[in-house]
Amino acid sequence: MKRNTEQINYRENTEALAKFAKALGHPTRIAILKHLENQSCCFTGDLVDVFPLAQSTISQHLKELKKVGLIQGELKPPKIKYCINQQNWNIAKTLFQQFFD
Amino acid sequence: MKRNTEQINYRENTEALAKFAKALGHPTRIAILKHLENQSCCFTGDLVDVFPLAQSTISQHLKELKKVGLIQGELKPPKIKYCINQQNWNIAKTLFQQFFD
DNA sequence: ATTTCTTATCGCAAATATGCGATTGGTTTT
DNA sequence: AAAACCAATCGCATATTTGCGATAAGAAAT
Repeated sequence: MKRNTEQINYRENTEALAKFAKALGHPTRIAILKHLENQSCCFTGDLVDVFPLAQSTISQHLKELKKVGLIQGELKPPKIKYCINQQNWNIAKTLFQQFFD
Repeated sequence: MKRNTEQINYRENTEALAKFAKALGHPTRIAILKHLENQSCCFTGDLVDVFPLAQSTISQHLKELKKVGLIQGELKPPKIKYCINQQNWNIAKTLFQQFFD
């Protein structure tokens, strides 16, 4: 139950870092991102072959990653090509670096 | 519902990174850690004054951070002094660095 | 011994997250 | 136009997270 936390004004960076961390807080999503780092890009279908998870589940995780901006989908009919969003990736990278100083 | 995910054997580093990320995935916990970085150490009571959250809630968050090893509690009767666990902190730092290469 | 102080834990309620099958929506091919 | 393909979304079940007040547990001070 989020009562008080919602009203707290954390520093902007704190919120942003937590948001990225939350998105990274699941092994499947880490694995997906690692896969994207190697392949530079890939399609949802590829991932369904790599992980023993339902297509809808993979799609869910991709949605989470897209929500925080770590990846982006490019329409490449009839497929969708997912890539790392370098700009936000670098923002996340910097936030983590600063955090661990 | 975790059905298949539990059976997947991700690489060890993937699991570890996700575990740390999950623990960092809440602004209050980020803020607590930032506080510990500045103070080097502090007591639960101090945090209750810093954040407008119930004592039990702070204690919960500290428990999470302790669970993944990012902090440790030292009995300093009648208080408990919390510090960053440098060893695990460095492990986490390295994992994130490698991840973002 | 009793009171006080500090922190952890319990029990509850509500919100989120996770996973799946089934369905839908949009293309492309036939 | 119909069939096939790909990916997102819906609806559901279950698990986990978040937060609080109340209580318990431990030590210190009176």
